[in-house]
Amino acid sequence: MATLRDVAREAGVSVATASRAINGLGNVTAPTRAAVMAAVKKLNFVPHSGARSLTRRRTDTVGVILPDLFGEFFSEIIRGIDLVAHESGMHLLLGNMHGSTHETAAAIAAMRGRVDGLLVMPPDLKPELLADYLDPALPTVLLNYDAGPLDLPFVAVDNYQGAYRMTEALLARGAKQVVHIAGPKHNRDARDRQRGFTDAMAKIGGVRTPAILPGDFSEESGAQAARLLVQGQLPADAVFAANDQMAVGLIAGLAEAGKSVPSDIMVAGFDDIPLARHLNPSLSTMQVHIDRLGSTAMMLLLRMLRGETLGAANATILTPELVIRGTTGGETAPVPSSGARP
Amino acid sequence: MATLRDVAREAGVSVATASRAINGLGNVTAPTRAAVMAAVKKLNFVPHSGARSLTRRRTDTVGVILPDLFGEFFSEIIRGIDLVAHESGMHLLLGNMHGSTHETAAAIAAMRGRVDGLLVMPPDLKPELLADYLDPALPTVLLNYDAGPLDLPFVAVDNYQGAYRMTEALLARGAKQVVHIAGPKHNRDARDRQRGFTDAMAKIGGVRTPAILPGDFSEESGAQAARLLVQGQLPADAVFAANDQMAVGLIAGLAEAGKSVPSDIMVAGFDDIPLARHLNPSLSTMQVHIDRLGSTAMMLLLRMLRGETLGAANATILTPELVIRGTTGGETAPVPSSGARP
DNA sequence: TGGGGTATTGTAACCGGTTACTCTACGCCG
DNA sequence: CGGCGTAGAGTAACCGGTTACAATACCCCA
Repeated sequence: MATLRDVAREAGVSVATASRAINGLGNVTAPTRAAVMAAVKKLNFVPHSGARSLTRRRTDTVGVILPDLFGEFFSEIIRGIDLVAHESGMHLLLGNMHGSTHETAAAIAAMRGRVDGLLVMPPDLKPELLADYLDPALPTVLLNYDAGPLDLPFVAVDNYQGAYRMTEALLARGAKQVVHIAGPKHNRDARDRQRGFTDAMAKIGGVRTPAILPGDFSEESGAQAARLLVQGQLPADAVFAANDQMAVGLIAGLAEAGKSVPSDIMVAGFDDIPLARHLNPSLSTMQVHIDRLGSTAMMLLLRMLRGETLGAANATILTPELVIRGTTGGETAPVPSSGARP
Repeated sequence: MATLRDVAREAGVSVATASRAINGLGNVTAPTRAAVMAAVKKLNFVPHSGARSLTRRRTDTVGVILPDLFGEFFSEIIRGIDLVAHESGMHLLLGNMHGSTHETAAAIAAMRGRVDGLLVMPPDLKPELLADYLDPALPTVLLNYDAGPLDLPFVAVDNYQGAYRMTEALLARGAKQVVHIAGPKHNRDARDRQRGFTDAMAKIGGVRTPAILPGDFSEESGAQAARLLVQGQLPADAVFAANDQMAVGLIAGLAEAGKSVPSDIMVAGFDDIPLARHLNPSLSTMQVHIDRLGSTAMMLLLRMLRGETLGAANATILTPELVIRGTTGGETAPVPSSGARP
C-alpha cells in the first residue's frame, strides 16, 4: 500500500507539500497540486486513517458500548445513532459488554485512542465501577443511566411515568386485579417501571401490595409467568409486563392454558418493539421511540465534541406514549409499517 | 491522559522496559515489572490503541460494511459476526453505505488503517466498481455476493434451491395456481429466488408462465400485491413472497380484503425472520440462519488473517430449510423463542 | 581472577501521517 | 537599486506506542 512518502517522491515534492495538496490546504500552486493528485491516482493512495488520527488527535469515530449488539431494541438504538453520526461524517466503533463487568472494562479500555467520544449503556453496572472505567477526559454520554455524582449527560426514558400511566390505563379500562411481571432485579429500567406500577396501584387502584411476578425481560420468562399465573390460581384480570418481549411470551403461555386475551385477561407491555403491532391481537404498550434514544445521545455527544461542557443537567428524558391496541380490548387491526430487506 | 513515557518516568525505567513489562514480554525482572505496574495503576494508564496499531501493523478490528446497520436482518448478521469476532478478541468497526455507490467508496476508504480485514455486503453493486474500491492487499470476504473474476471468498444463501423447494412444497400441498411476489429487480437474491420459483413451476407444476407480481422486499409492497391480487381477480390458491416482510404485508392486505389464510389462500415467505413465528397464523417460510451468514464469513476472514490465501473456491453456500407453519395449513401454535432486553 | 555467556535495560529508529518553523525566491516599494 | 513582505516549498519534530540493536551488569567456570 502506498504511503504519503511514496506519493511525494512520485510527484517530486516533499511530504509536507504532498500532505497540504491532498488536504486542500493553502500554499500550494495549482501545478504542484495537480502533480500530487496525479501521483495519488497513479499509486492508488488512500490516507492511513490510523496514522492520521494519531497526529490530528481526532479519529472522527465514536465508540458505542451496549450490553448487546443485536435484537430489535439495540438495532433501533444503533439506527438512531448512525442517523446523526453519519450526517456529521462520524464512524461507529461498536463494543459489546457481553453481560460481564470485566468485559465492560475491556470494551471501554479498547476504545482509547480509537474514538473521540463514547456512548455507553451500562444497565446494571454500579456507578463507582463506571467511574473507574471511564476516562474523564473522553466526552461520554450515557444511555438510560443517570450516573449521579459522575455528572455525565445522559438520555433516558421516563420509565416511572410510563409504567404509572399504563397501570392507570388498565385500571381505567375496568381491571381490578392487575399483576406486574418485573424485569431483572438489578436493572434500573426494570426497577423504575415496577415503582411506577406499584405507585399507580396504590394511589389509583387503592391496592397496597399488588401481585408481582419475577421476570428477566426474556420471552421465556413471560411464558413462565403465564404458568405461575394459571397454575397458582392467582386472581388477575390484567397483566402488565415490564417489557414487550415478556408480554409476547406471556400471551403465548396464556393461549396454551386456554385463556383468551383480552376477554379473559388484558395484557400490556412496554417499549413498542416492531413486533408488538403484528401480534394478533396486537399488543398494547408504552411506545418508546427507541431510535430517538440513540440519536438524542449522539447529538449531545456532538455538542461535547465541539467543545461544550455538558453534565447531568443536560440530560434528556424521553416520555413514552400510551398505545392502546387489541390486548387491552382496543383496536385490533394490525397496521403495516416500515420497509426492510431480504 | 498518561502516556507510556509518563509511566516510564514514574517507574524510573525506559519506555522500552515499560512497554515490555506492560505487554508481559520476557526479560523483565519481577521488581521492575512491579514498579511499572504500580506506575500504570497510579497514572491510570491505558495503552493508546491507535498508536499501538500503527507500529504493530495490526488493529484487531474488522470492518463491516452493510447496506444498513439495523433491522432484523442486519441485526442478525452483526450478531453472527460478533459471536466469532469476540471469541478472537476482535472489534467491529461498522460502516454503512446508506444505499449510495459514492458512500460505499467512502466507507471502504475510511476503513484503511483502521481494520485488518473487511466484511462487505454489496447487494446491488457492479463487480467492476467493487474492484476499484477494494484494496487487494486487505483480506476481504463478501456476503451474499459472488464477485466472479475478483476471486474473493464469500458466503451466500442458496436462494435458487430454497425458492425451488418452497414452490415444490406449495404444489405438494395441493396448490394449483401459485403466484410469486418478486423482490427488487436488480437485487441478486431476489432474482435467484424468482428463478427457483419459475423453474419449479415449470418442472413440477407444468406451468410455463406463472404469475409474478412486483415487489421491493418491503412490507408495503406486500400489501400492494394483496390489492392487485384481489382487485385484479387473479386466480390464486397460494402466494410465495420473495421474503418474509412482504409476506407479512400480504397477509395484512388479504385480511383487509376478507380473504382468510390459509383456507382461502396459502402464503409462504423466505428468510424466517423472528417475527414469522409470532404471526397468527404463523408464517411458513424458508429458514435462513441469518446469523450463520455473518459467523461463517467472519470465520473465513479469520483464516485469511492467519495467513491463508482464500478465493471464490472457498465460498460457503448455506442451504435454507423448509419450515411449514400455519399459513400453509401446518401447525399453528406459536413457539416461544430466544431471550432479549427491554 | 579474567573471559564468555546470558539476562536486563536503554537508546533510538520507525509506523504514516501532520504541522510549526525555516528557507528561498520573487515582487514591490521607497 | 537595496530591503522588506509574502507565497510556496522543505526540514524535521511529533503523535504514542513497539522493537532491533547496543550497552551494561551479573553469573559461572576454567
